[in-house]
Amino acid sequence: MLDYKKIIAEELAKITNVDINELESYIEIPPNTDLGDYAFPCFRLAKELKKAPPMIANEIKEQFPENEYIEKIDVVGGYLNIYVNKLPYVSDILKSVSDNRENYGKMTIGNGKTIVIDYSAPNIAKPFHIGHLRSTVIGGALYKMYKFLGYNVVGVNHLGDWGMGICRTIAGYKMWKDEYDFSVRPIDSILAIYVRYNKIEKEDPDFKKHAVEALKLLEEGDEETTKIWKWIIDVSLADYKKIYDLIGCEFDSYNGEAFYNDKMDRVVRELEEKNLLVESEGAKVVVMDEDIPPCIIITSAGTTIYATRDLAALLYRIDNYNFDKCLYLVASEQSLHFKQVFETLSKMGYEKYASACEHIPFGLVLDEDGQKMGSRKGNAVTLEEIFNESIEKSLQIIEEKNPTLENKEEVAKLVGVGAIIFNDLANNRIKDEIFDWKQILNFAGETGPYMQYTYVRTQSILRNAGYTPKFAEIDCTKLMDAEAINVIKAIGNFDDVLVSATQKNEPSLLSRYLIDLAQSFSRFYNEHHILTEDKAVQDARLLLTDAVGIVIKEGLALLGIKCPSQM
RNA sequence: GCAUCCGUAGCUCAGUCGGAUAGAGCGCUCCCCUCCUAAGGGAGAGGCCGGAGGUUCGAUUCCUCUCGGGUGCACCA
Repeated sequence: MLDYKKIIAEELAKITNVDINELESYIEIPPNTDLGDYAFPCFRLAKELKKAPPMIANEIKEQFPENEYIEKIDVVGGYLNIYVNKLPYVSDILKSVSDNRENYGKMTIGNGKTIVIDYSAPNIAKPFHIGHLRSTVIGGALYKMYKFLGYNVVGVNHLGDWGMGICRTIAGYKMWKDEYDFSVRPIDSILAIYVRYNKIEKEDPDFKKHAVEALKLLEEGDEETTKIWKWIIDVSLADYKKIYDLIGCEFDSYNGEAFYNDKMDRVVRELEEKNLLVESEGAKVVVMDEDIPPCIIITSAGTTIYATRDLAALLYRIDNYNFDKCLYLVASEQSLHFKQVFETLSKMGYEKYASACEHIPFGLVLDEDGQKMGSRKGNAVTLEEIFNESIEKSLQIIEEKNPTLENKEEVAKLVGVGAIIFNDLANNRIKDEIFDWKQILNFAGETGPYMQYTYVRTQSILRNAGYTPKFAEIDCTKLMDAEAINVIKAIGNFDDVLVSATQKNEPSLLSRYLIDLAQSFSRFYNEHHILTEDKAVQDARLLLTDAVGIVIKEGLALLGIKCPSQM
């Protein structure tokens, strides 16, 4: 692929005798297209060359040789505005796109590297609720993106499958199993038992003993208890799987908390060998360098804890995956915890791995009143309820605004699920997100429903007009990156689209459609909140966005279609 | 109190490792339905980029301080 910055920098280097990489880093993209495609600010060279910036600009312009890729150069103030000849670039990309199809844009920067992404991690036997939405959606998006960039990605669902939570359900099941029907939707009965147990325990703290007993039995390996435990996990996972399919995310490992039960000793042993464990207030802790609370490894009651388990998981991942990067998609509330864990890992002698670990925090999901979702009664709390409600509401809107649409149900599912995912990704990651149905299901502007609907609508119009759209059919279950795939696929048939548009004289519709797609693509890859740390990934996404934007813009220009908004 | 994150249009957010008049979408105001689904198109109002210093030719961007908000601060995960 042509790299205009490099081409320009090469010429500039010949003229100015300044380092080519330095020059390339100075080149920027002007705020609007009237000022050219690339700009070179001469202010930076003013000091070295001891000349006024506009003078330098003029001198460079005069000495700039003819170049097949550069159309013209203007001098505005201290800026050198460069207009490139885009046709070679566009045809270069179009060819590459049509050769590679849905693989267009795939990168190799991750080849030979392994990244572990720890995301979703619901607590078994508790409802899969709104609190897990962000981890699942953002983690799922990262999973796909890293895969696209050539990484060996290991998606880990660190299930909360151990401890008091699940034992409350086990205890309740033992007591009341005859009162429930587990034949139709066992998960509903399991959840009902969990809720019932908690309600009683809240009023009668003494009731906790049943769960404690269950945990004891489970730890001792009691056959019956273990059997119930396994069954609850299976049933819960089957239920979660539905949500994962809907969102379109996948996992390579479901090793949860229980998996590390027999791997905690090693953590304690290694820490003791390295003289890192210190006795403090009855607990065994690792002292931190900075003035922050120590990392607790063994509680004063003698039990292991969250941090111990995360360290066990890290050691396991080091041994088995030898990762180059390990991401944790966990709410920002836990920043301190991860700081402590990573520092402890580093002190244990795994500095290389510790620095490869990254906590990717995100804000809470709040309801319209700014309260934590689900804290008030009457709110939909489980993810299944939320998605169903979204699909239902979408269907209502379609029913009301466009009752004649074919396959309403299918479109409603597409729109409803996409709306939730888009809303989540579009929100600033670190900030709390307001879960506002009006905003989520808005059918105008930069919203999920608009993108999805435009796509469906365009297809049906083209079909009615006698044109069989060659855009590959969208996979409803993979909405996570539907936007990106849409663009890639649409461009894969760019020639056809343009020909059709000209013949049918439907340029405005097509242009809107393509621009919508370009925007959503760019939006998707610009979800930079996710990827600020990784320079290589940033570069890759910029390159992709740039390329797609230019192709579409130039393609439209060739057709004489005005581009209504900037891309 | 300490730590950390966040303050850009009424709302939700962009702003390319400091650069040319700070950009979108929603909402709002006005105009446009014989014609591509009005789920549309066009035009417009709306900003001392929380505040004060500093570095720089140049700061929304970097540094210091300050004000306002979120979160965390050991034996729950």
